[in-house]
Amino acid sequence: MSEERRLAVLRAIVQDYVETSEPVGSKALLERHQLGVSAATVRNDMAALEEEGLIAAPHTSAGRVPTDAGYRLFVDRLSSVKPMSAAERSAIGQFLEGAVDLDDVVDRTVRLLASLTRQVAVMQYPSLTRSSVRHIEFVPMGSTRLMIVLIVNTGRVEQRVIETTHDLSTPDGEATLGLLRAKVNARAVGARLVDAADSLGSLPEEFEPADRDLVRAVLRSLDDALVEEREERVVLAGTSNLARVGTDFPLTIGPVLEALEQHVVLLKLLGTARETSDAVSVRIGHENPFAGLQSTSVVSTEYGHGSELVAGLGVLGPTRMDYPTTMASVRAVATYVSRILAQ
Amino acid sequence: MSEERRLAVLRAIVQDYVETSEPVGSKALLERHQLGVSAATVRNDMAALEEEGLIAAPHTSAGRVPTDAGYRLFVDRLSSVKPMSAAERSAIGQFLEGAVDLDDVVDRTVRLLASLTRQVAVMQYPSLTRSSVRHIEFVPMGSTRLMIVLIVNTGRVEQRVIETTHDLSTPDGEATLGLLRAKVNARAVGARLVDAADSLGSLPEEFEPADRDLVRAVLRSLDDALVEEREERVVLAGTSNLARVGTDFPLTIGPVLEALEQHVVLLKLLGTARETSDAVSVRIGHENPFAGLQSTSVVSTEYGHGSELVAGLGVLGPTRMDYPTTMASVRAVATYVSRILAQ
DNA sequence: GCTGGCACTCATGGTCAGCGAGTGCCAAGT
DNA sequence: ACTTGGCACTCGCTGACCATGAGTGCCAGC
Repeated sequence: MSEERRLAVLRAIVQDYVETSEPVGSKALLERHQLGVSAATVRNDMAALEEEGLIAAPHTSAGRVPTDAGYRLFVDRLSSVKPMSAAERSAIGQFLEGAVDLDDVVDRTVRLLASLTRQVAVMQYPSLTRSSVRHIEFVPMGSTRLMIVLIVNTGRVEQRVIETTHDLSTPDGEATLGLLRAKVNARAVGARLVDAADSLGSLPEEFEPADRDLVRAVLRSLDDALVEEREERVVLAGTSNLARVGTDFPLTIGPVLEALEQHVVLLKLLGTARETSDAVSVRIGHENPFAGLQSTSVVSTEYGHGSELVAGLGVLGPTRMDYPTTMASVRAVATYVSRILAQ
Repeated sequence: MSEERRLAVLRAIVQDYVETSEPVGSKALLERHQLGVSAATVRNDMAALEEEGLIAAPHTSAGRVPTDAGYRLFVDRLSSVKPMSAAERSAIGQFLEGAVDLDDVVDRTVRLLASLTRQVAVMQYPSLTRSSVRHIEFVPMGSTRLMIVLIVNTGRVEQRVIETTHDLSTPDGEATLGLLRAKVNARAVGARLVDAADSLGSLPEEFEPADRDLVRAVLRSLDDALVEEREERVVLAGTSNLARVGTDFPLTIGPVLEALEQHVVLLKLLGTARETSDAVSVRIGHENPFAGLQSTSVVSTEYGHGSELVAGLGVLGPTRMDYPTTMASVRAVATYVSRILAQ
């Protein structure tokens, strides 16, 4: 009973099951693959694979279905990422090129990924732990209100409005504001979001005592914005694809939709993905730490330009998934979106 | 056969069916409501109601189910918006008070609405047809790139980056930029988004011929941003509630999810809602112009501060829906979010 | 115009038998 | 030591059949 053939059988089972979504028996397997052995031999191999926990039978007289462990082995050793055709690649590139701003890039990317894989696509907004301050602007609104605008080098903008005790419409107020704008930008521009707040700490002391309250209030709000902007957002598309799999298979769709609504969960999914060393990470069924996602798999990767990897994106679908093509799509989209973001 | 009693029967049918989600027969009706007549009489009334197209029987020997027309009559004449308790109202208010910025307000509002109604909540971002320019800022990035930031009076921010032929880091460039900033703001601030572009049309002529190309490029991009920002966005929450109704009733969830992904469809839903005169608009089943939403109802209303109604929000659920309470929730949430937005 | 009664319809749920895909195992072949 | 053909067995699936009962429509009487 050669080890090699047993794995070939497993590969064949995975491929057939993914295609037909029905438990695959020894006979059906022989028809669709040239294994060069008889049905009885395949049955013996299957028994062994079942013993190892790689496949399982839904009931006594049915074919076999891969277990999570079976898929894992398949992904790790029995398949390679299926390369995409030149036409597909260029279609991806062209579609993403058309984006006009960051929101649009993200929006197009998830939609594209969802339609390529026909599954649920998830994309984290470019994470800003590594991103830096591009500019900070102060805009007076009426005499006692001030809008603070934070512009980040990824193109994102965050704004805050505060009430002030100073009247900023006086020449005096405008001068203070101009000074503040200059000093704040001189210190913060170029600094990473995480560091920017620290570098501004001693700023109030450089101002007249009378202005220090104002400066402190501004810094407090700016600090808030810096933290807020680091807060990570996530976007998704293709949820209707869940309905399609729902008809194929009794995957209970409710818990999955719930999980998808909890963006924290999604962020964790994409986040832990990045801890793995592989380019494209795959988490299968129970490897997934979240109840409700135990019969789904997540294929994800990181994207971003150059050495600064910024965030994660990926797709979520049933464990019965075409891993090679899905992985190829995820990888290709990540590559292209990284290129676009590098501008 | 009194008209009045027939309507009472219809009301009872709607109420029971909403509660039990099973076709309701004459006998069951008698048990749960004091109609003061016998089962046979109710049957006669039911036959009449069926004749009028207000109820229908799924099959010969089953109870009756309201038709879309039946729900319509119920909503129009047989029910009143159920007032919410003081506790509920204050909970709504408190939850929304906690929001830190516009995104957060919208986010909290949809989530709240979804959990109150246990249905899918939809909310349009504050529409900007009536909103105006608060400030326009130009930020040089390196020597040949310029970021244009548009700040709108609802707190939204839109940004664009353009390449320039001018070197803006020279004193000369900075002077031009300063002049441009002053002139653009002088003309555009306070103007409605729709009008702002027009008011800037003649601006290039006020500059040196050498600078006009730059000015024109900036205006083109700004124009783009003004249009872009008018483009309406929509946010939703509670999609997992669809799964719950899916188990109750063979509402095919797929087409609904698809419709929900097409934000244009949702915008139209909320948009046409505003054309009706009622405070809370209800569109039932086939009254809905979109395939895939023919077995769902949409309860929506407008929100916004004062006389300036800004946008729509609402919920989407199965036609078999508790209209009075849903309408109450939608109305209450709209009231509170309007109050919050008025700051 | 309401009511009780009655015959009729039909979806639902349970039982039962036949079918067939698929298995496990064994004895024989290479 | 594997592989193979054969064979008995398991068990889910399908369709037929039947009993049940909720619900209806209609009619004659009040």
